Amino acid sequence: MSRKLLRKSVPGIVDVARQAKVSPATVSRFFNQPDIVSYDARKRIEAAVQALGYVPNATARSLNRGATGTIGLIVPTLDNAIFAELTQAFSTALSRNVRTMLMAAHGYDLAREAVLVESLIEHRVDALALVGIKHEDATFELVNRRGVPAILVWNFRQRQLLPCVGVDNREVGRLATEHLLDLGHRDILFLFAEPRMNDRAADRRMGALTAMSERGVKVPAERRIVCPYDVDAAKAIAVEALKARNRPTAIFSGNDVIALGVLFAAISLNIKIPQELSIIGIGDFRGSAAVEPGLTTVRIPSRRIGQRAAEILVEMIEWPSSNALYEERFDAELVERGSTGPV
Amino acid sequence: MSRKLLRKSVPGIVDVARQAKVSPATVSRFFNQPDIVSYDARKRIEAAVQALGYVPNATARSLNRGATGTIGLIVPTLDNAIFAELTQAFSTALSRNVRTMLMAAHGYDLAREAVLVESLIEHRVDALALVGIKHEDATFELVNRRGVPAILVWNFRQRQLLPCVGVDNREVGRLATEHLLDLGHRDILFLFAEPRMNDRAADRRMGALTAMSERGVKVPAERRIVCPYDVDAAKAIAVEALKARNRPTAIFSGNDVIALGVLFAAISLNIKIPQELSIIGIGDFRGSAAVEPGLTTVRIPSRRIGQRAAEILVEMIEWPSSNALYEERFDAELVERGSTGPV
DNA sequence: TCGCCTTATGAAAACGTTTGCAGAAATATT
DNA sequence: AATATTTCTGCAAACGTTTTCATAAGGCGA
Repeated sequence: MSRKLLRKSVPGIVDVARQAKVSPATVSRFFNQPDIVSYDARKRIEAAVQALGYVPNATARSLNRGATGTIGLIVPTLDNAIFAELTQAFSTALSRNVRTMLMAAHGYDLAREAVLVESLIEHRVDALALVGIKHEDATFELVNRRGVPAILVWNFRQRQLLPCVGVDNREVGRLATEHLLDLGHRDILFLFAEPRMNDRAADRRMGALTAMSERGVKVPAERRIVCPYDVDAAKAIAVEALKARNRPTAIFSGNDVIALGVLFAAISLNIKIPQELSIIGIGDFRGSAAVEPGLTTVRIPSRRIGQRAAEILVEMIEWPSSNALYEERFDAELVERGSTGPV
Repeated sequence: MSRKLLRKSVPGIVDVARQAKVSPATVSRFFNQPDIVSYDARKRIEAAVQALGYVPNATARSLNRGATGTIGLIVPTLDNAIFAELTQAFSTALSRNVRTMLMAAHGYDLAREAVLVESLIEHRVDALALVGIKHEDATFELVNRRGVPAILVWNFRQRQLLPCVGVDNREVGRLATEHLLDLGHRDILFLFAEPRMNDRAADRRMGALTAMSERGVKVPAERRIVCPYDVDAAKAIAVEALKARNRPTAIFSGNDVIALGVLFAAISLNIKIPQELSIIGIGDFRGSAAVEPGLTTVRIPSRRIGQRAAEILVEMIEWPSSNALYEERFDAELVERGSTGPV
């Protein structure tokens, strides 16, 4: 009761209307189609808005219009630089289209992701982007049932349940591996990321191992290590592996963060790169070019992916009729720098 | 018209009510205070919700309750790792308190920040966090006028217009500089970040220069360079500076990103660290410990800042009466690693 | 001067919840 | 058995917009 009364502080459209001596409807039109309201009224409304410090209430508008102007993005983590460029590009593209980003991170836990999806749907996001291809059934079901425009970003595969834009991470894994093979490496240590809740990691792993077996090179179990996405952890693991008597001639790293860890490990052990050890990463993050020696890696066009995903979602919102199942595959590209060399 | 009719697809609380043979009010109570609705009704509602795939409409609830359960965070950039840990900690702390984060980036443009603030207020965020102390007048005025709980994070100073939690970046700059001075360095190159829209950078700069002058060491103009927050750019600038005939004995870097660039520059020029060149950064980002040699830096407890900021905002929302002007200063701490040494 | 467009406005009904109030049913108290 | 309490439920009025529909006022040609 008292709370209800107290919070009468923020001015609403009717306050503006009263002060400007027009009806609420006219004030509404002032904001949405200014050209159809008379010059006089416009001036008075403008003044009233200024005087009262009126800011339109988007929740009320959403309720009426059935659209909130917000778009959800759920990423595995914010901690790392991994999704930074994607997020930034996504967000920028959105605000170009007068929309706001509602963001959340699930910490590589797909059950938690399902919860976040529900929470975003509660907030009535107009559309939704999810990182990766694999998600809980509950997630897909919820999205489908509600008919929320949604898109899978980052990893690409055809004929998914939802539109999809990204790179094919099996290709990415293959590309990196074949580069090492082409350089003559046969004893390669693979540092994969935990594949369970991470289809990108799983696909890279599959691509890598497929490439190996196609060339008839066996990869013993002790050459496949699961490694966290963390420079320090990767460094520790690499140090351990490199101190062993039978050291590999090359290390494949599930992404650039791991690769950096490996690089530093090698340097700390005085192992010459690339003469004594080749290192390849995946991602081409900011800074991967600057390291010494420069990191050979597979570039993933994250900005373009983020931007395109945003654009597609906006299209899906604005032309809901078009049943086009957007599928856009971007090409990853080998970027050869100083960290790899012939065996 | 037809649009209005078409979108009747999503079930609302009244649909659930009808199916469960109760009133909408009871369904509402089912969600908000389940204990006061009878077992029978509960079961029927549960079934109906399941069958219809009902998801509560947060915008409608917000309109009624006057609170959205969302909290805004505006950062300068997402691109870099700089604010990653802050954001992650902030977001985690929020979801522990059943709230969602609405995030935006202004790209170090305070005018754009003001626009974003207005947009977040339109979306009726229950509270707002801004990075840094300095903001447009319009920003402060808007926030004050609306009475939105808000907090300044990251940089700390007493008696601000708003609550404030962070580290004193003048101290940070001083700490880094004094470390170099204590090691005997006198010819130090300062790579500051652009201070204009960035009070953190400005404060670090001031702290650094104050420390120098207090020790009676002059810093000629050509030893103060403005440098972007970007590894590659920093590396390029450092290479240039280090190739000159009169090379400094130490380099102060506005943050760890810049410091990494400098480090790689030195390595690429075969300059021994720390024997021939000391390098210090600021921030202690993920990975700064792993580089070879390890980066000496000033640690900023970003996770703690992010978490605490979120907690304070929640308190401010829940006890609006308490006029306590929260001020929490965290201590930065010198972390000595291998990149600095005596001159 | 009369009707006919055009332009500008207002009244009122949504949009999907929550919640104060009041009443009905069930249970406890005497 | 009558009354007092508790427990549960429904009605209806908000919350702050947008939008349809109707109408009033003004401009125009005849």
